[in-house]
Amino acid sequence: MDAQKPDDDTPPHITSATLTDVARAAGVSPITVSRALNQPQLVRPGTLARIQAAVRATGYARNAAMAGPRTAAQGATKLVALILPTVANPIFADMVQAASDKLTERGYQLLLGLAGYELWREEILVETVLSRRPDGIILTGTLHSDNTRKHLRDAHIPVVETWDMTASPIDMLVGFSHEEVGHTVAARMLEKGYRRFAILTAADPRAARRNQGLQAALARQGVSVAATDVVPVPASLRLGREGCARLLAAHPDIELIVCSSDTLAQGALTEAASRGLPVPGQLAIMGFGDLNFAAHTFPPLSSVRVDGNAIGALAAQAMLRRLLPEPGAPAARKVIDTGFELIERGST
Amino acid sequence: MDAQKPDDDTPPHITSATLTDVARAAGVSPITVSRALNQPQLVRPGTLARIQAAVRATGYARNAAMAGPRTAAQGATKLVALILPTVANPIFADMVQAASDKLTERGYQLLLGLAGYELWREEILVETVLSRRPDGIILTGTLHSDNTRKHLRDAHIPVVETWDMTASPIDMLVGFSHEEVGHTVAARMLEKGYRRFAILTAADPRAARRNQGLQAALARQGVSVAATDVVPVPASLRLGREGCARLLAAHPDIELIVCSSDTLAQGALTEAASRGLPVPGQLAIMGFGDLNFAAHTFPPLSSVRVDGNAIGALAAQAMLRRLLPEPGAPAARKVIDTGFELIERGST
DNA sequence: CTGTTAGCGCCTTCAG
DNA sequence: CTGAAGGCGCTAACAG
Repeated sequence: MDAQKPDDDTPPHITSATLTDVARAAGVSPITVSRALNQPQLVRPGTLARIQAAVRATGYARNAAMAGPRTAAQGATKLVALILPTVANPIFADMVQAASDKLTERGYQLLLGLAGYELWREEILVETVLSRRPDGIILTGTLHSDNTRKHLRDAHIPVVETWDMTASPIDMLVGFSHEEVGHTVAARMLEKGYRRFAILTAADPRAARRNQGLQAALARQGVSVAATDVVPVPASLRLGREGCARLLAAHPDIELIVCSSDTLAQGALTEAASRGLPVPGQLAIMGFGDLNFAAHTFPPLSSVRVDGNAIGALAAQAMLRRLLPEPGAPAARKVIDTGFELIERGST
Repeated sequence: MDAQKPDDDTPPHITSATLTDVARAAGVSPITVSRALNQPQLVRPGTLARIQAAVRATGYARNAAMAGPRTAAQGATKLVALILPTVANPIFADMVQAASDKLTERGYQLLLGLAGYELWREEILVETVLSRRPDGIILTGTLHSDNTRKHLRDAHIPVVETWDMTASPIDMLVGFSHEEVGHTVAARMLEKGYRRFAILTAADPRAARRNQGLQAALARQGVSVAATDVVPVPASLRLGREGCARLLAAHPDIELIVCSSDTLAQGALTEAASRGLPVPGQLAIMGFGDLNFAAHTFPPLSSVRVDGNAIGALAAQAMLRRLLPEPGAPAARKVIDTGFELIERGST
């Protein structure tokens, strides 16, 4: 609508230059420019030079979207989508980092979708994301709406679910069993003599499954959880500290607080330290995640180690094995149980 | 390569269904399907229903890429690119989270590029990312290669640089001055009587600028930094702890360690605590970032507070003001200095 | 080596 | 309300 003052060299287009613009500027046909860009060895050096000059003069940038679906192998967009609840939790941030590194290395770009912890958000996110035709998609968890599952199946692309374990994955799966985490923690802590358990947890469905596992295993030994404090996502040190304070106020006799993340546990630890409560002597605290974190707090924190980096890397690798199948290499495994590890530090 | 057992309803295509496939299935022309999807009110309910059935039967999913450049307003891709060094640093993770929230809310999707701390990585990343024709791009820092700058200008899209301050931004800018952070820390710490300074820093160009600011301001008062320990990126609690140990070993008399991130500071704190060194009595430790972090460590950590969430949110808002200009609303500000705040806790 | 033709999937314009 | 043309930017296929 407004007047276009023509600059000297750069065209005043609001829209950026196209292949045809470059061709015109170089005095060749569009296809020649295309070749100069993609298969320079098929173009005479002289022409090539003129085209390269024209490219710079026009400020041309390739438009990957318009390359069409039949380009390269299988019309690849070189895009991989990664859907996860949040990136504020360092365990997920680690996963993004690892996945991004592996994928970028192979020329893929990352479409990131942060879905929060609500299913309907995931649903619309997956749908919009799929409309970009990513070559693959990595999801968090195994609980998806029916619509999401249908969209994923209809997309005919590799799907990797992560951070969980199920008997019926959509396609591939990289994760571990949260119930089992609960069982293991229960068994070990009972073995060490703890009886008065408290749970400090974020409102996260997978944390809930760990807590269920914990409570179920405890119940089998006739032990019940003395108190549970639920804090909203995203977890923070502040919430951990406050939650710990609440638990101690209501139940001064609890012996062990099982937290749904290291962030919460670290906050709880701070509260204990500020009260002069010996940890783990008087009050034991167990975290979850252990991003190289618990080993470097003081006093040391016990935790369930699960490696976000590893899950991200393995998920990306599984994806890449499908996307870029190498001749001799083995096919991608459908399911990888990354497991977890109980880390006990200090004398907890 | 393997045989395709034709299912009853879903076609065995490797490629997903197109508009034309749906049209065929519904017995209408492609354009009618297009309308049914985009302007349902222009299609008779009966036809609409048949088309919707066909959509589900064929498993059709919209292909946003092929919508062409002249669709919607200005051929928007509804994609915003976010380029940053890493997401392993929680300060950047916060930024991603905040930016993603704001952008998703307005129907934009996030193309994430993790460039590390090397310029050449940023350059190729920016170029590939621009080939997706994002509607806007958010960058970290103000130091870019000449090629990157040219590509950004040629893209004719809103650009927001973040996490830094300069007199000549490419377009918009949301950040603060790192030199000034150094000056402020120096001034305050001198004022409190500290003289034997040590620096524990990651190999990050912006941290380097803060350190230069610190050293310059100290030098003006005739004070020089006793020791500097540089650790590789990404920073970790472990590196912080080890760095602190090295500094103390080489210079037992240092009074204050200025760290380039809270992560390092927290690690240093752990080392001090494990040695029984009173903090800040015997050794003061200063962090950077303060993601609601320092307030909840024990002993409390002093830090320079810069809010990743705020920077992400403001950057996204600046972007959106350009992308979705509202009639009455004021235009996007070119430069936003988010500033920083010295947080002193305990008796540091 | 370079140009012509044709078509990707979708949508705009203009006719029915 | 529905359809037939035409074109977006790019690239395979075939000609020269």
